[in-house]
Amino acid sequence: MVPHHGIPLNAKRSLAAVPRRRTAPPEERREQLILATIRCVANHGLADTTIATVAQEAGLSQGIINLHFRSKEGLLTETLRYLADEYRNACRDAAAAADVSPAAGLEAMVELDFRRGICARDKLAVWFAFWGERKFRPTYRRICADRDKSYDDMVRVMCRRLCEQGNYPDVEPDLVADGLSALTDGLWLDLLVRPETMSRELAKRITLSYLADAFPKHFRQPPAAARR
Amino acid sequence: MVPHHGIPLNAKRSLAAVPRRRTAPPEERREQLILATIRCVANHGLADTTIATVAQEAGLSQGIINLHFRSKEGLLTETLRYLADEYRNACRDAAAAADVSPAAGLEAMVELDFRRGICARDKLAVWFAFWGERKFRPTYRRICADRDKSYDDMVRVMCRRLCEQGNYPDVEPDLVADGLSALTDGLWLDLLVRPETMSRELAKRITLSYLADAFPKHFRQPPAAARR
DNA sequence: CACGCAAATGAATAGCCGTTCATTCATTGG
DNA sequence: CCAATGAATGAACGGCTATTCATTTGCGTG
Repeated sequence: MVPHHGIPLNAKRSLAAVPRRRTAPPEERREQLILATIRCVANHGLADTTIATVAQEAGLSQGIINLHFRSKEGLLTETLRYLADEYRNACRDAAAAADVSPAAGLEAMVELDFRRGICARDKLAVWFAFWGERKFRPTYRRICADRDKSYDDMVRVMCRRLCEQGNYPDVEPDLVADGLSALTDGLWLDLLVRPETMSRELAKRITLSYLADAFPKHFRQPPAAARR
Repeated sequence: MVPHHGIPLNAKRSLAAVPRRRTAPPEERREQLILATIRCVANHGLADTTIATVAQEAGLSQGIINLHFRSKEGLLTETLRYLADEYRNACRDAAAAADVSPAAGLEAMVELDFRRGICARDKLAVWFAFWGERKFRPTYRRICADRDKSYDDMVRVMCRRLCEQGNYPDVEPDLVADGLSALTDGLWLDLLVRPETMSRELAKRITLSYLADAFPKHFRQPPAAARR
């Protein structure tokens, strides 16, 4: 027989398989707390995210965070790492597409960056909250820099190979790659702070249009047809 | 005869004309404190910027901030407004260039965005610190939204006029404008967090290259010559 | 020179938040 | 059913920080 408690409405359910055990394996609790942290940061901002807030969001007690992470700082670090890992795993799939052709790889990267699960509003809020602090916390900086580097390296290689194989003597691949990376970041910001103006679909169109301008033989603008 | 005190090395000097008066007109003190805030946020991050930190950076006492601004929140808001105003004033000059031609206007906007005084590292740090919180503070949001809007409107008009006058039937001006705005934000982020990789000159080249791809008849890539 | 006013100070205060830890509770194996 | 284990709790504590305000300091005026 399974114990049965009242469950806060917003408690993450997919993880705690059966209704809710009062005691759970550490790995499960850790993820539960990380997800609660993401929601907290997304809803109240990093500045107003306290141990108490997160614990309440998770439907657990205050002490639990220091139990599973050593400190609040530890929780925040692990939350960032969680998102960075998720992104890098998704990147690996896109890298596979690049084996088919560089252009397919770039297109896969664009699809990835504006996929729902990756640029969900909650997650964007967390990314930017940490970006505001990354200059000052060596740990944040390392995690972010690693993610950036793996992205940049991939995109750079794809652009270079496309320049060679696709015969674009006048295109500077590194310039295009840097621009693509910056454009993506900027569109993420738009998605976060101006959701009424920017959508994932529009962001994707803008990015593909950028690539189409740079590599006209390999990217076609999606039909601009539907003017809304 | 002028009173003469020891002055902290990093104290802002240009404002307090003669060495330093112990008592100063409010307007002057306010700016002094705002500039100290910018340095603080840039050096320690928003999270570690306290009343004490700012006061010390300004070489003044704790109470002074509540005297001149009603609260810490007031100081931060005014700091953001200070930067937003500075940016908008600079925009006005660029708008003048647009009267000559839309292309000149766009070029002026690019020059502006990557001008030293505008995208100084300290100021970028402040922008991103506040962007991380703007979703949650109505006041920040309003200030940022106003700045964004005046920028977007200008760029959009320039792109539209260039499309018409320059005969670019296949270009969607709003798409280019949104992309330009996002690209600029993304490059700002690069300038802040990866100064060893991104420079103001490179950022300018990337942006102009974006415009050259979109409006080839009106922008020429700056000679890619110097490969470093 | 003295007076009055405004600017500036900084010690005191009150509230908040991260951390600790003694206690409670659920689960598992015997 | 009992003991043992360790997960979870939440009250208590201490440090930090924004704010207040009584006092001091400097400046202009009469």
